[in-house]
Amino acid sequence: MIVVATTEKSSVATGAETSSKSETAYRYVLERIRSGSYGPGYRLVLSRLADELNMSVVPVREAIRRLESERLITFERNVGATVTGIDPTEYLYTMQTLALVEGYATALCAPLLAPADLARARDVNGQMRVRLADFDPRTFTELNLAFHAILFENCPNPHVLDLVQRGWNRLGALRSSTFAYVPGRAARSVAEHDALLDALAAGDDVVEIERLARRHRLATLEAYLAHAGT
Amino acid sequence: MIVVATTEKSSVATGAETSSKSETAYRYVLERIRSGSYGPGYRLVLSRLADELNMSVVPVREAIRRLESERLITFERNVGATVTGIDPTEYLYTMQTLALVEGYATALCAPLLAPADLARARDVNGQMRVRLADFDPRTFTELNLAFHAILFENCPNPHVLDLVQRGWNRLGALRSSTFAYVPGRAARSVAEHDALLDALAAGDDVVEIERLARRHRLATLEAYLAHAGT
DNA sequence: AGCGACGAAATCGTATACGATCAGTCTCGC
DNA sequence: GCGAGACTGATCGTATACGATTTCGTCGCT
Repeated sequence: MIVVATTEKSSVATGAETSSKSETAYRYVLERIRSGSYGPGYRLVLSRLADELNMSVVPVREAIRRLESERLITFERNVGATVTGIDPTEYLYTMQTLALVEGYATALCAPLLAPADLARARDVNGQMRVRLADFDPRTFTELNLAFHAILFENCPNPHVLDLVQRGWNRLGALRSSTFAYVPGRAARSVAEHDALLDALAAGDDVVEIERLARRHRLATLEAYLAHAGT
Repeated sequence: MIVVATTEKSSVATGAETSSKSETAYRYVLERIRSGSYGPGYRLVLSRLADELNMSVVPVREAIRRLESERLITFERNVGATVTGIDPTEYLYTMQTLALVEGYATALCAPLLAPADLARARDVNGQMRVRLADFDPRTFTELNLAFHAILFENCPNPHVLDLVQRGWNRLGALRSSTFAYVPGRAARSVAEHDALLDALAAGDDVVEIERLARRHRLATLEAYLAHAGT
């Protein structure tokens, strides 16, 4: 699992992590959603979760509401909580927004990238290229996240980075669905990564970098839309 | 008060609004923060709020945590909740992010704007110009929000609109602070509005629209940075 | 007078309890 | 046989209670 920006408060690695129970519940459910164990539509029963985690419903409730505000959970009064579904419209909203924030984040980070960082990113992209042969959406997605995570490592704006992270979490929820895979998209994605790395290495204008990075994400969306249209 | 996008679930105006207590608490505190009654650093005591609203601490807690995830409240374990402060760095993060999402939202909405909408926006901008004489930051800010709210009325991506709304809420918290006002900025802001309206009326490319709208917000940030630098 | 340690008050974190609301089912009448 | 209404079980929403932690004032010591 690759994690770029945790939403935790203390970024200091003091060791003694005093996380509250609600924090524990939050991470527990988030990880399940990210990994796909809790797929779209999965029903979350507060009391059951509370039992599972050896805590009462109050902290669980808090965690669920937090996930709700990140659009990962849909919570209906007196009905229950389910992992948010993924109709095409929501997919479009999410991908558009992600394209926006990823593009900007890439541009913000571009001037801060050392050659060594670019080399690591190239290496990851190389691994992706190798995996094109025996394609597995899950590992491919992980590598894709790793690739962009390298570019965002020194992001000077944590708010933007947080939005990127939320978008990724949201996509994680629908990773294993039919939306995730469009034939031929993976190979083009690898090629676009190379183009982006070339532009970064050449020290291109940040406007151009942002355009490239945004289009990279939008291309996936458009590929899906075209695929769904046929 | 101008509200563009409520975060409510039911956008249907069925009339019978069955809002939970936690929802009530959320709106109560949010409105206080937006309006400036609860300024940066204001201390929120859960039990006191609960008394004020005739409810127990549990729903209040929920509301506070929700506001925390929107960066409006800072909540520290066993210490308490305070309205999030506004150091220059946070201001930069917020304004950068807002420039990003406002710019994109403007571009998304541009093709959907009718001449009548532009006329209304011009009217609001006219009111702003009039108020330049006897400048009042509070009403000026409200008019500014109204101006952009008109442009965003038919926004096709609610996620982006939500991010804009969150940014505005966050700025509301620091409206009455020294950060909000930089001499001469208001007049330039009105001029930029006109330029943006001209571009919209001319049917300019969405890329250009986005660039203009983004720069409009960034200009405020840069004016502040320059002002603070002296 | 300044500084450190102790104690009490305030506040948060969570458990438990109970009322409210909804979905599904079962029965009764047509 | 089929539909309407009531009932039951499940689940959520909130109140209350209590333990844990921090903060702040006070007292004693140097």
